[in-house]
Amino acid sequence: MTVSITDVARAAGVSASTVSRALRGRPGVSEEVRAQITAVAAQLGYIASQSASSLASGRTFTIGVVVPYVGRWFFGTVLDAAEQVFSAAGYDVLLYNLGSPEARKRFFTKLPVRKRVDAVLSLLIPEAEEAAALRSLGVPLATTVGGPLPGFTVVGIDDRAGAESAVRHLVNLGHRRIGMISGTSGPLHWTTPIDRRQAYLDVLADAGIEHDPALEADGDYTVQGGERAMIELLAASRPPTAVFAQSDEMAMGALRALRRHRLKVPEDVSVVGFDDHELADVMGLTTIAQPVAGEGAEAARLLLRQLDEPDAEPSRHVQMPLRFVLRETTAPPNPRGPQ
Amino acid sequence: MTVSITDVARAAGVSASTVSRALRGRPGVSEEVRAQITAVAAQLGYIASQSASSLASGRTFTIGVVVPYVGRWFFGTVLDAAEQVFSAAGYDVLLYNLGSPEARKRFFTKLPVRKRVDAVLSLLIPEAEEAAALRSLGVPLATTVGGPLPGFTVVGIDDRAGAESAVRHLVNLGHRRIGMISGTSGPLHWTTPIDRRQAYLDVLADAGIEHDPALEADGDYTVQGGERAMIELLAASRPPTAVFAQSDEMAMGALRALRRHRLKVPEDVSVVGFDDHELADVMGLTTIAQPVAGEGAEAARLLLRQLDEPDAEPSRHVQMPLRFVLRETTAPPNPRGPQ
DNA sequence: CTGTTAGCGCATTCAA
DNA sequence: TTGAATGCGCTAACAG
Repeated sequence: MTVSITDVARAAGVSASTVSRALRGRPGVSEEVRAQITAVAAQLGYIASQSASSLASGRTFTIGVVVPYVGRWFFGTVLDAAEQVFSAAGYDVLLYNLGSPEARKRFFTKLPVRKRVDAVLSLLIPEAEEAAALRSLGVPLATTVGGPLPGFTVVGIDDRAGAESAVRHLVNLGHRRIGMISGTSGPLHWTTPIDRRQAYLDVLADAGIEHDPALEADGDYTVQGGERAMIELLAASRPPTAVFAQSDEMAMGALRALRRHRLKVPEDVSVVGFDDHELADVMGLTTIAQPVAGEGAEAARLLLRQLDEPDAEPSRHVQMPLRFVLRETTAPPNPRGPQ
Repeated sequence: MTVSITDVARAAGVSASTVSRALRGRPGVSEEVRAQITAVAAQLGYIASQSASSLASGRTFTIGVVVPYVGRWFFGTVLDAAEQVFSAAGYDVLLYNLGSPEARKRFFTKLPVRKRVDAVLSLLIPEAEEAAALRSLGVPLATTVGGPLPGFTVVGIDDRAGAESAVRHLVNLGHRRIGMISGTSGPLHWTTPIDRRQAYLDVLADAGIEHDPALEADGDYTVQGGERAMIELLAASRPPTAVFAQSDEMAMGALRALRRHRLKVPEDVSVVGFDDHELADVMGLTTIAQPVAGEGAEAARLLLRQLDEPDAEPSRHVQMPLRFVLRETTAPPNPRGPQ
């Protein structure tokens, strides 16, 4: 019932190989024959079987995308952009959502992508063995998170520079007691929280401000965590007049905690985030914007390029530009407030 | 280099067919032989080629998921939950992100999922011809949006009841001038905005409140649209004292417009949304919670069941429960405010 | 430029 | 319970 390549060949009065060549735009077919075959194929509604094609050629025209949590804004946005690039180039996307430890383990032990994909885009930071497992696939690899990783093309941002401009903004406004809500370090290779924290320390030192450990709290990169962290900071003997949250989601949690404490933002406390979450604008959050969709699209493009030119050097590191976005959650410290 | 079924067969001293049967748990293999083969396969790191397997059997163990926009919270959350169910059952997910008209057209004309998937979960409402194209695939179909659709299993909510409880809440608080920010109707089959609007009209009528067309504005289901719509409502000769937004995202846009207009929520204007977006809690938004992840998981489960029992009736309609969530954006009308 | 010949790796008859 | 033969639908190498 389903029309195969031989059906098309018969209807067009040619051989199957000619149909194959014609439809895939390969050379060695006269234009008239190609046109005729194309017409017949369209009329018959012929679509090549992916399985048969990739079994015969080894190519799958499919990209595997590995994500820790699709529902989260950051990952959803990266995935969205990457998928558009892939599908525009004729590639399908196999999605693996590895939120739970079981799913993650299952994926890396069974490696269901084996022989199923031409390349892999990982939005999660692989542990050492996981990275090795991916490399064993023998296909181009890329990621949009974490630092340089052998065998991977990585598209990222300058976490250090971004965090610096955020904290410097607070310093320039006149703040001296500047708190930080950070994310847990997570996997070993995840340099982001470390880099952002280092920038915070550097700017403070540079401004001659002594670092107070009581002004740092862990927000776990979640809204709830950010809220908890802010509450913690407010409980300090001398609470901060400004806070740098390492992500917008934690910053939003902080805003909520402040509102519950009847503290005004930015009059009583300033808050600056990082990422430029889609809702940061609605909440008036001052932040460091990173081109999330751009990162996904760029990683996808680099992967496709490697597929086209297998000779080019396999891995590289691209840094995307950051942008400081001034909104309504930052202001000079309140002179009547607590110092 | 890559180990095939014959390699395993040779190493185990049996035939390829026996390996195939043993590894897939089919009957007709003695337990000792099966155990031995399993061990050898594991040791060799054998993974069956998906292409070869599905070419031979017709089964792909892959589900196609069609999404209008992965980056949006609602779809990302549904996808996340569905993927977990699928992958736990041993199915891979092929993702199609159909945000742009070109991508959508490309998908439905080329139907890349043909012969590639065992079932399709659509998170977008197909037009008539699109639905027909999907049905032509001859595989089980499901969706989590829109009303009943021939050939589809649909998992949804009672939009009418949800919207009613939202508007009734405002009426019970004493509001008489109640505005609504609605979404455009979109595809013909999309009954959601129509149902929610009808509920709004019904509750007003039931409360003896005359409907004022100037109190309705289109918010396009986006934050920006919600903001514009709220501004529009505020420009009315007699602006509303309360607003029902048909989605949380539009409600958030409305909150922003109100803040910019220096109007206090809920003192000056009450706002109630719909969905219970992950950030609704942070913003203190009163809303109607729908179990988004639950819908995705349930749809996935129903699809898998159809795969297991092809005899069961092909399509059905499931309604998931809604929940009214009272937060901080609604209160009785301000007696000193404009009536 | 086109057709013929072989597989790609596996699942599924049919025999044994 | 097992093995040998056959074909899934297509691509690639080789002829012509």
